[in-house]
Amino acid sequence: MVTIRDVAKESGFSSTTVSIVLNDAPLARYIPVVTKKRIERAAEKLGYRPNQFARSLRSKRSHTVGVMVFDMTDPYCTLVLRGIENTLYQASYLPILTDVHNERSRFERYLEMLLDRRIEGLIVLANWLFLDINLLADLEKSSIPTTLIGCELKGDSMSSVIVDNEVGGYAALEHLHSLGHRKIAFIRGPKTLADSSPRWRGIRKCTKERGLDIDNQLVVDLPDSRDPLSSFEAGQKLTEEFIKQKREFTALLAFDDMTAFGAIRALDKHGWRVPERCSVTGFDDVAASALCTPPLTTIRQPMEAMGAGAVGIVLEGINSVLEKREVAAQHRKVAPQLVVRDSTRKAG
Amino acid sequence: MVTIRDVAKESGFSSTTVSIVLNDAPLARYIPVVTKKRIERAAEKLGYRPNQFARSLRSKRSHTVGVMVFDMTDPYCTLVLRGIENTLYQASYLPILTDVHNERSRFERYLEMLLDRRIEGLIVLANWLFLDINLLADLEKSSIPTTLIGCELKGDSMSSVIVDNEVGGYAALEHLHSLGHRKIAFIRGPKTLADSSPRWRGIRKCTKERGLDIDNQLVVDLPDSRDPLSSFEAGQKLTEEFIKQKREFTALLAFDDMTAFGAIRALDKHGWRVPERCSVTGFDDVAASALCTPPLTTIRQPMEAMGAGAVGIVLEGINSVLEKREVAAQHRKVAPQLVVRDSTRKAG
DNA sequence: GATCTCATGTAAATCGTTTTTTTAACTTGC
DNA sequence: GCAAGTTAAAAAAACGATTTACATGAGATC
Repeated sequence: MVTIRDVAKESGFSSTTVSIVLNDAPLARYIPVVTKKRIERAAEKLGYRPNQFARSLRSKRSHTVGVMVFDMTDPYCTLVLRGIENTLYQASYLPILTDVHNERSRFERYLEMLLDRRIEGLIVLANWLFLDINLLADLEKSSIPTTLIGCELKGDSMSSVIVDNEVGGYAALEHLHSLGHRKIAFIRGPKTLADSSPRWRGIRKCTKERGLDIDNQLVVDLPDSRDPLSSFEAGQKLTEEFIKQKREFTALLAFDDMTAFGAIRALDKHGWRVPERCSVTGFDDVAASALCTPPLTTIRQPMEAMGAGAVGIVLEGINSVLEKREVAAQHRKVAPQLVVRDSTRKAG
Repeated sequence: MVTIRDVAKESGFSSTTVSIVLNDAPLARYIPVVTKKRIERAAEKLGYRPNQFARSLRSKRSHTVGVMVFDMTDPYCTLVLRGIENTLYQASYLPILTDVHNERSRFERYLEMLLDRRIEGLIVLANWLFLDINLLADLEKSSIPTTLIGCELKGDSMSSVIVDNEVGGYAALEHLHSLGHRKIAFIRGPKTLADSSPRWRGIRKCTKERGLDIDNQLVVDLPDSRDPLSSFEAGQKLTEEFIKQKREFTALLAFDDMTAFGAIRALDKHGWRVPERCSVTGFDDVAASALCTPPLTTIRQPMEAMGAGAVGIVLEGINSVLEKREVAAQHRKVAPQLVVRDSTRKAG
């Protein structure tokens, strides 16, 4: 390995000067161009690459941010991660990826490992979160800029980026209603999931505004489960029960895309064609939604933008810390978007 | 931050002794238990955490491996990443995740960044690879243990883990044939993709063994494209052309699941019910395959195991390097598995 | 002519570990 | 009584950068 001293020797200057030139430090303005050129040429010639450990040890910077996902296999993650990666790349930061598997012990272990690596910022992707929220509160102590995606923790130290669930729930029902559907089945989210209640609130808002009645017999909740795949199975089972109980409905509003996929499976099994006999809507717009047949009408979360936004907040935070400014937590709520595909159509 | 010197002061011993005790270094065997206890208690009390930069600088180890993905949005990645993460976790390594977006410049930049971080190993997920293979050959120089997933580079320095495409292609066709299908349409992979030709070879092997005729009019290739989503669109378009040309077939063997989804969309659009009128098979078993309706019969790549296997090889390599043993590249070819779901059924 | 500022550079301290080398006392075995 | 280990601990030398403080001469200012 070639060190800064090798470059110093090769160029004929001291390692101090080499460091100053190569980093374009403030003092570099006193250094004549010819000197700079000579040093740069020497570094080039030797293929010098600064040792990041030494650099970090001295400067206390790692140029690294931690990314903590609660369940990588949730298809929701993919695009968010892409957004995170892309924005970090442009800022020359690298992400350390950890997957908590929704387990407390893993969360704690990974958090320690990340702090040991002196990550400068942290992004937590907590969309499908079934852990004690206190776990996250612990993060507040760490004093490194942190942004939560998909779950909000009111408070002054941790930022968050979430989708406007209420607007999304409203839009989903509005879509079905304006297609003429009046008998609608609902599969709500698990009670302990933060997204569930605002989505339902949006739905209720829409029923009130439009004077739509909801049949309580047509409303069920997904069970609590750490496994995001469970919402597929539960969606299927719950829909099947609706059918077996001979409930009448022309549309089904599912908590998320996974649930919708499960519902469609159940409907198909019992000969209810989608969308002819029953329209179905989802929420999220995961990759599969555009791929399956019929493609799913759903409420899209702007996942890539959310990832990018989270990184933006964290980078701002890092800069604030560097310049010893105060950092105030930001709470962004981004608008979802109705994506009309073929799983919904006019009633009747 | 509390340093080793603080622990030394607190415990009343020198920092040398503290280091030896806390790392359980060879010399620790000369240190009496009471001393150890006292030092450990002091460390505990102060909440001492060694500075990883200093440690790495001295020991030249980073406990980090690089993960380079060619396109994160390819749903193929998810489970492989899970396998990688999980295995690294058990070995107390952390992954730095990079996404090359199938772009040469990004590849080069990221590679430099990773080498600067002194990653101890590298895993390249190159399943959908449209870059000059020479790019990968450059890696050989870096002398850090590297494993390719999804693409093989014969040679002595880089390991690989790939699926046995030939066996997979064979199994897919064998399945359709044994269901009685004789008129089968084929959508092959892009010519420049490494997987394409062995899969086709497996198919040809099966036709020969079973005396099945292939109608060349029913064989088409996916176009070259960097975007994995393109195989959905191409699958749709090519299938539509088959139909418009009034070709007769009772089954369609698609290059991968994405292609199969596209094909199903086209078939559905023209009123060909799957599987009643036409059976369809895919390859990979991405998450969506089990979720869509009808669920897709496909050839599963054991993605999680492949990720785990790649990490295993890399860790072996790291240990070999540490002990100055010679490292020989390993080339593992893992068996795929036929997963029968509802997109295929008996002909006729 | 004394004092300042600027321009150009270097020596030395520092970051927080790990590792090698020393020191020194205490056992053995002969 | 002494060479050869063993036990216990510390001093000092890395690791490879960055940064602070200092040195020197030249020109400007008062």
